[in-house]
Amino acid sequence: MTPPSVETPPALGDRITLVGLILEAAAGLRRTLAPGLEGQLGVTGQAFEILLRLSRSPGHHLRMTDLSAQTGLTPSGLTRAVDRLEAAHLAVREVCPSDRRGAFATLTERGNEQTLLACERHRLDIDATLAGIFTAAEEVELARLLQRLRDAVFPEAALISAEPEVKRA
Amino acid sequence: MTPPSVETPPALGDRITLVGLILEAAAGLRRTLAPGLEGQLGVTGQAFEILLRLSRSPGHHLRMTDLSAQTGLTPSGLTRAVDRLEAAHLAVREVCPSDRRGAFATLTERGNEQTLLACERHRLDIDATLAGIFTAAEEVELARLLQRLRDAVFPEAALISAEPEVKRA
DNA sequence: TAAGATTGAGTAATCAATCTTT
DNA sequence: AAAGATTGATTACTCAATCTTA
Repeated sequence: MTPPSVETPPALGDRITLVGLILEAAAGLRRTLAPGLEGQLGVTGQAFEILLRLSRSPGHHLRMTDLSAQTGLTPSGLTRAVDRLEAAHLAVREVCPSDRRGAFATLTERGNEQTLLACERHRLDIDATLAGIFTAAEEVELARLLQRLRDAVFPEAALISAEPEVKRA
Repeated sequence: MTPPSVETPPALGDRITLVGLILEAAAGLRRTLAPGLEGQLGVTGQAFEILLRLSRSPGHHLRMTDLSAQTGLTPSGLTRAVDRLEAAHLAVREVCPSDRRGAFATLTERGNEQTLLACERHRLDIDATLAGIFTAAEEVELARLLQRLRDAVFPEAALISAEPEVKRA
């Protein structure tokens, strides 16, 4: 009984569709960009996020708990992800001196170099992927809107882009 | 050796960040909306996408191959997903009469009812999640931009929203 | 011989239970 | 006790190999 609806011209009016578009755009980007990251790093796209957050943190390290919150992985998922990074000699664990229950994940020298290389490659891949899709103004607008959404549904992830490295006055 | 890198103040200007925002927004939405879907349907959020596509297709069925392309699952991943839907009595397989290599995944009566119920619940959850974030105009603009991106990086997914039910002249 | 779908083996996530330090 | 992190068992995916029909 759906009306003929030959095509809701802009295919909108439906928030289910809006959410669908976000999920599909994310899946498409993951699919498009994963090969570049994995070829460069030898690890999965998920691992790249961890490495990137470490490389942007002071001392190139973060508490397991914080990394877990920022990435959205469960503590157990993060434990295993860091296991793999250690096996690949991209990161190591260190005990937290002030609270010996805690552990830091710390980037190795090699891990940091690889991450920077992967970033350059990633940037090129993204440039190629986004070429011709948006005007500069549209890109800024898209980022502005997405940031509001992200801050609403996943605020823990914000730390990295909100305060890159500076916390001081 | 990393430079002080005080970084771009509005956290933008960087396409890596733009991609990150999309991935994080999608992860946040998945996390926020999954409980509602799973509570209603007893199946995962991924399964909901399959059910939704079937419910919007003529005859409530789709070829395995098409469903695989539209969802972005591999053929093998889709086989197992449909196995689970069959186990839950939400869908069944049918042989394709015109090409007996092929199989249709077909919604059961119950599967269609459950999907419609899940949609209503989903809509409410989405309304609650998005409340107060965007103006109506911003929502339209966001969808417009995302659609362009989705069409570029994952065009196979478009079928559902671009041509809901009509394919005939 | 290729297309469509499935199966076997392996990987990365989850939840629930556990161990250690506070 | 409670917080931080890990381990054991399970789930949902992937790739490569296979079976069936065109």
